[in-house]
Amino acid sequence: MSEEKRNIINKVAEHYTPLGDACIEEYIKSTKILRYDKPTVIIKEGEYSDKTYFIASGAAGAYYLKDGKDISDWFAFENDFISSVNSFILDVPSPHYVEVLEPSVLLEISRDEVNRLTALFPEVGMLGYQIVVKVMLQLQHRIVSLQFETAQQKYDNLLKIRPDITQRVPLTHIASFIGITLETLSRIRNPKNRI
Amino acid sequence: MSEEKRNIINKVAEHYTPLGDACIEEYIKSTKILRYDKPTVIIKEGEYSDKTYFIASGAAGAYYLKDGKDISDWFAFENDFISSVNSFILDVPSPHYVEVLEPSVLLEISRDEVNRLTALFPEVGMLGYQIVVKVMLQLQHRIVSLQFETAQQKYDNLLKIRPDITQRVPLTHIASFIGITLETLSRIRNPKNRI
DNA sequence: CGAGGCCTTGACCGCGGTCAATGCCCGTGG
DNA sequence: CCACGGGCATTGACCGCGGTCAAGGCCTCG
Repeated sequence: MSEEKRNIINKVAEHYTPLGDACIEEYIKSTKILRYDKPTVIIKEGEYSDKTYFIASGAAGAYYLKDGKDISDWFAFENDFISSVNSFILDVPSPHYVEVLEPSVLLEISRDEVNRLTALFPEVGMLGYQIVVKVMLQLQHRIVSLQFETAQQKYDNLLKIRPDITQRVPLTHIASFIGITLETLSRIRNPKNRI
Repeated sequence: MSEEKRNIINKVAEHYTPLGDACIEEYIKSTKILRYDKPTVIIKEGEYSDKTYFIASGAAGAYYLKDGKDISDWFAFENDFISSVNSFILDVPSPHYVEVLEPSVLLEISRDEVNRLTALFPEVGMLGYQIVVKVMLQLQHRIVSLQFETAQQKYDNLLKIRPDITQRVPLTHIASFIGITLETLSRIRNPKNRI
């Protein structure tokens, strides 16, 4: 049982930063496994959430409401972390909904536990730093994409990074994620409209 | 002389995270004060830069070349940090130029010194984390701005955050920063064109 | 079979980009 | 001191990408 947790945490260490044995033991005590077998909203807009989730398998997304429409802000897949960033970091009500999109296994940890582990193990500080840096670099790319790419290029580039995304995420979410309308995305995907 | 450094570092502590006395003493040893009396490029595209600068006074900007045009990616003012993020964090050639825009006083620290201090003082780890988080949150806002705001709104909102920016930064840079052309910015600023 | 999601297709149009000319300000040299 | 040149900003004419609105197709599930 806690063997499963250990495996998941090893994946964290592998994908981010090495964790000492003692650290892994404590990490196991600090976390909880969550399983979802179908799409489920796990954080609602307006709620406080002091949790962060590591996706052992599956996929999740964060979106917010803008003029009554869902705008996707983030997708995360196996070996990514996801949370309602604002709520987790700033302790404010979440502007986002966070939703599991596929059958998924998540490893949940709370802000308090992160702080506890950080005080005990410097690796955990490094882990937090790396997660934020990774997000920052992705945001940087998205800004360039939003500023300069045509709808077609944005879609093509997304497919380059995540070829399987169209199988895993509804087109509506993909469209709002890259900052175009569903209609435009639809035209782009129709080969007849390609030059 | 090192009194001046101490004052600057106190400002860092004040604006980010408290630093212990021992930490401040080491910090003083690790840094260097730079003064510029006129606009100066301090990092060029393609160079490696393992330095980060705290702006004690003045202003600076980071921009990159896109199809022969300067695109501003970042502005920083007193009490902000600036660096060529990619080069500093990932140790790759800088895609950005970094330029001091006004007479400025900067406090320079290298990646090696940051690492040295981080190993000695957990506060420094926290400082790094907070800097990256702050950047991340700003990038998040810019994405929303780029995706949904009209040119007019982008400009108005920038002015709300930094009313003095038009006095401190050329309009060309401001335009590219908010993702519009100089021509559009010019029309927006012309009261005749307002509704 | 019918209803409701999700996606596609069509017609229209407006924001803001591009290109090009002109204006304005300031520093430099004759 | 004035004239010239270059950088920065303004203004005008034009037009295309992609947004909006609306209708219709196509699953899946009760």
